[in-house]
Amino acid sequence: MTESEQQAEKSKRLPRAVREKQILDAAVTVFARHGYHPASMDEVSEVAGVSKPMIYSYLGSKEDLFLQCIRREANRLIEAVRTGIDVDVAADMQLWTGLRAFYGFVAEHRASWTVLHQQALAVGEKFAAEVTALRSHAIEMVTKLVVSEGSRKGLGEQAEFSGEGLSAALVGAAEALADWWLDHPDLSPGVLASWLMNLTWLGFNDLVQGQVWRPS
Amino acid sequence: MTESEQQAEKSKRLPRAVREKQILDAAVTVFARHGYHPASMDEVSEVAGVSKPMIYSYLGSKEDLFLQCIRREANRLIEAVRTGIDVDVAADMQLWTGLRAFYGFVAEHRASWTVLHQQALAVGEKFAAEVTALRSHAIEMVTKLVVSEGSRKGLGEQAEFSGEGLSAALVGAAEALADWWLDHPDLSPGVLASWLMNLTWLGFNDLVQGQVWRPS
Amino acid sequence: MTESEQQAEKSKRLPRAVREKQILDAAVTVFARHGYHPASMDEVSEVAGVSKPMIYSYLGSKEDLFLQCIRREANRLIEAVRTGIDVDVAADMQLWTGLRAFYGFVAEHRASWTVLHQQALAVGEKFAAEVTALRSHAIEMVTKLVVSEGSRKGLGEQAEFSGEGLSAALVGAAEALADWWLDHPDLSPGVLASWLMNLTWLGFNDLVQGQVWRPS
Amino acid sequence: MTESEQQAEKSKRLPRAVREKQILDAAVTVFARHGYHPASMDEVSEVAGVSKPMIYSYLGSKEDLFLQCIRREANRLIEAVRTGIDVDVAADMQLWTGLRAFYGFVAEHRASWTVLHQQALAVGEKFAAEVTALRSHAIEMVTKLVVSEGSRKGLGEQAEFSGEGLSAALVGAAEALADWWLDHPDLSPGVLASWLMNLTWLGFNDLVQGQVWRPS
DNA sequence: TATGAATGAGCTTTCATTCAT
DNA sequence: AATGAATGAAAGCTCATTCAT
Repeated sequence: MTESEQQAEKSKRLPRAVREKQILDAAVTVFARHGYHPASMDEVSEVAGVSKPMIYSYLGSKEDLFLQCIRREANRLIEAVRTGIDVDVAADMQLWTGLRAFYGFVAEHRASWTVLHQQALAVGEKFAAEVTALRSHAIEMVTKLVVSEGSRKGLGEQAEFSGEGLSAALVGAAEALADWWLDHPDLSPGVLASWLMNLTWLGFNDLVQGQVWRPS
Repeated sequence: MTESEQQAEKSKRLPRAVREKQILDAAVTVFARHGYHPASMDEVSEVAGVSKPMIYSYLGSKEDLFLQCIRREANRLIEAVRTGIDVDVAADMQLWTGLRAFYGFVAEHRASWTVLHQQALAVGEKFAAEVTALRSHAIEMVTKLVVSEGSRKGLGEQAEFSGEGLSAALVGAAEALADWWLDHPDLSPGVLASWLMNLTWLGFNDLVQGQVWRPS
Repeated sequence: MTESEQQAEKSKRLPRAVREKQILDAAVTVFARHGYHPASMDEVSEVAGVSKPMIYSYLGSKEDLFLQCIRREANRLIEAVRTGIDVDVAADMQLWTGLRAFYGFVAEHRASWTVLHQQALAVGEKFAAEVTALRSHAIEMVTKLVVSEGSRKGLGEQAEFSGEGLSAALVGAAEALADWWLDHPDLSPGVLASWLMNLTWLGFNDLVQGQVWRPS
Repeated sequence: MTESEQQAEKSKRLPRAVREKQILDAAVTVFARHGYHPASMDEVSEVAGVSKPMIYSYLGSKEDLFLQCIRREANRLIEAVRTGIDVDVAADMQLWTGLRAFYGFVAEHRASWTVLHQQALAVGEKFAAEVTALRSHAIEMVTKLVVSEGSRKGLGEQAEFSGEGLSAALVGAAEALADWWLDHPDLSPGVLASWLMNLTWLGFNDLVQGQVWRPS
């Protein structure tokens, strides 16, 4: 939704739930545009088409507002990825579809991703904790996939590797690639997901030997 | 260097270069502690043991100051990594030693890394550009390694993969793991580097088949 | 009446007079609790169990509301004191019973007294005038007593003393003692009245000579 | 000092102590004029001829500022009364000279008295405590006088009277008379002190019998 | 060189008050 | 009759920045 459309929606005497959505939408837009600190409540109120006292009345302080932005967007992201995963297919396919869904979300919700990834971490521990929880959630999901795949192949977990550490690196790589993508558009979510699969599932070594991973 | 040591250094009539170093050290400390916007020039001047007019006289505005922090720390990081790499060994070993040097730097310069990675990206395009340049530098180095390894094995670059994209993902994974590390200390730089090597050089697939990469 | 009882009374479609009483009761409570300026109309409406527009519709602005609080409580106080005085007894007994009635009112209506004495004077001339009128009323009553006692003893008013001035001091002493009482409970209205009688009717000089005034 | 004189003093680059005095003077003026809550820091800064950041830098928050006003004026009042008392004369004369000094102070520092007596009590417990301490100080002084006079006449303290209670009433009467005076000028401090002496030292009873207390 | 003194500008937040239903 | 929704206006406070010494 563009900002002008958001403003076009403004009218008078709307029910509280609608106003809250307007305000959160505007807040995500503005926080993504300037970052938390430089963003002014004035701009949020302007973009939302709502006076400042309404914001404070409905959503609370600037911190409260930011926190609720983060939580809403985090839940949306989780939902998008979960919906994108087919739990009945092989581990690598689950990873691939999950990644594709992730990049699909980022593509459609640039502002959400910016707020979640770039801003929330920089503002303070209180907010970073929310994002850290989100990330932990993702890491956990990936860890399960890897471990289950290992078990299927008859291998116990190798003590010298932390499944969690490897998963953290994978998730981090996925996030970093999402950021990189913001500066290099014109690639589809599927392509990005593919790269990550080849890098992490096969590894450089296999790649240079001519092997390629492809969604089956 | 601790903050008290920094303050202990304050005295009068010092040469300009010394003052500038004091100020930049203090600024990095303060920017890492609070982030760019909440950091106040008052606190910088206090930590540096230098009056505010001196800061403005020597290093310019708050933005200028931050920019110079970023640049100095970026150069230090580059230097540390370059020094850590032995260009005469195999590609995988170069990657490994480079990563180890990177994590070594992060371990020793927490504040520098925080400013570079968490703050600079969130403040504005002007600063993000500096970090992006730094990252591009890293990506370029990795790309060379991968491509040369591929050539050595007689393979041309495969069209469907962007060596740059893969490298971006690897670099991103390395950065993400550095962040993750901040919350999970008690691991040596070598261990982290090892994880990344196994994840990206071998890939999950090899790992679950029992293969392990080890520095030769 | 406790606050919860006040709220329990809230319901719909009550006659105007009842609503106005609810509102004034709540207002006195809230103004006594926080003082005029920090008190918010929101809190008044909440305590009264009545929406803000009703308050404005029935009793006007915040100033109007406060004014009506003051007037109602002032009239209550006057009524309580007048009822407590037996006009057929001697002057000193009238004074004593009047004082006792005054302290009885203060004991039972803490909030009223706080609003009348501490808040109304501090807010502005418009409100102070109401309290000043109340006080003048009291001074006048006391003056009559003193003058009539003087006449009974065959003495004209002595030019060098203003009966009004002396009465003002007595009334002031009575008020001050009421305030002091708020911080030193556990004394009965009769005891306080007794002190004042001994101080002002007899005077320190008589007291130190062993004389004591007692209600006859 | 008039407000215009205060402003006339404004100039640039003054030492901190001078600025602090300017600001406190202005604050007392403004707090007396409007009361604590309606008084704005903008007006204080305007009257002081100093920008708001200086006020916050030197004196702290609005509450801090108010507190320091109260404390400064309380100390001034105490000093004025102490200086006015000759401790080598009889008890009644000490009381009289003390009262005269008190009214002299009030006459010369109207704003100080208004802030101390009308505003500080109404704003909140934190401030009222300061004034209560001041009043306790006065009560204590009076109590000593009365008790010493009783001892001199060979009488022990009478159990049924609290010397403190009587003194509180006297002090309250003195304060009340000061307030009353603000609305009835054209009387000298000596006259007011005289009234109080006759009321409390002799008492109504003696007065109506034709006795009069006069400074010896 | 070095700094205490000083401020313009802007931010978050709150409140008395009213409209539209 | 009664109220949830809405806001203009203003207050307290802070900060990057500079001047005068």
